[in-house]
Amino acid sequence: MRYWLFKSEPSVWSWDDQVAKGDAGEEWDGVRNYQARNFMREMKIGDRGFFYHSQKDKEIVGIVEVCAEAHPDSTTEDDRWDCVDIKAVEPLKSAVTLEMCKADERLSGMVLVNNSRLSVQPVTQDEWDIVCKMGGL
DNA sequence: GCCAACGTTGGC
DNA sequence: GCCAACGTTGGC
Repeated sequence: MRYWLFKSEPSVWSWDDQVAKGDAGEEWDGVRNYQARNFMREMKIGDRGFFYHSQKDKEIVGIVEVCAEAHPDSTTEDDRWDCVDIKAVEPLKSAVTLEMCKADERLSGMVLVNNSRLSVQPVTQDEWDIVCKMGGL
C-alpha cells in the first residue's frame, strides 16, 4: 500500500464535506495538472492519504482512503483528465500544520514542504508514520 | 491582497 | 522545439 496527500481549499471542498459523503466517497475531480494526475493513476484501492486544507488553515486534518481507481473526470469533456474516488477514514486527533511539518527536520523532504503547488502528492511510509504520531494517532 | 513559483499555451 | 506570455496556486 502506498500513501498520498490530497490538497483542498476548504472553502471549495472541506474535510467536513468529505466526511458527509461517508463510505460512498467522492470523486477527487478538478485536477488539471499532469503530475497530480499521474499520481492518481498510480493509486490502488485501499491506498491511504492525508487530507490537507490549503490557504487559510494550512494543516493536515484527516485520513482518507482510495475507494475507486483512476477513471475519467466527470467535470470535463477533456479525456486527458482522470481522477480517483476517496472516502474519509478518520480525522486526526489534532491537526498537523504546515508550520509543524516545516519545523520537523525529519519531514524536510516532504513534497508538501518543498513544492507547495502540487495538489496531489506521494507521502513516504516514514513521513506517514511521523505525521500520524504528530496528529495523535 | 500580493507576489513568487510553477505549469501550460501558442506563436514563431 | 524553444521560449515568452499568461494563468493559477498557495504561502505569506
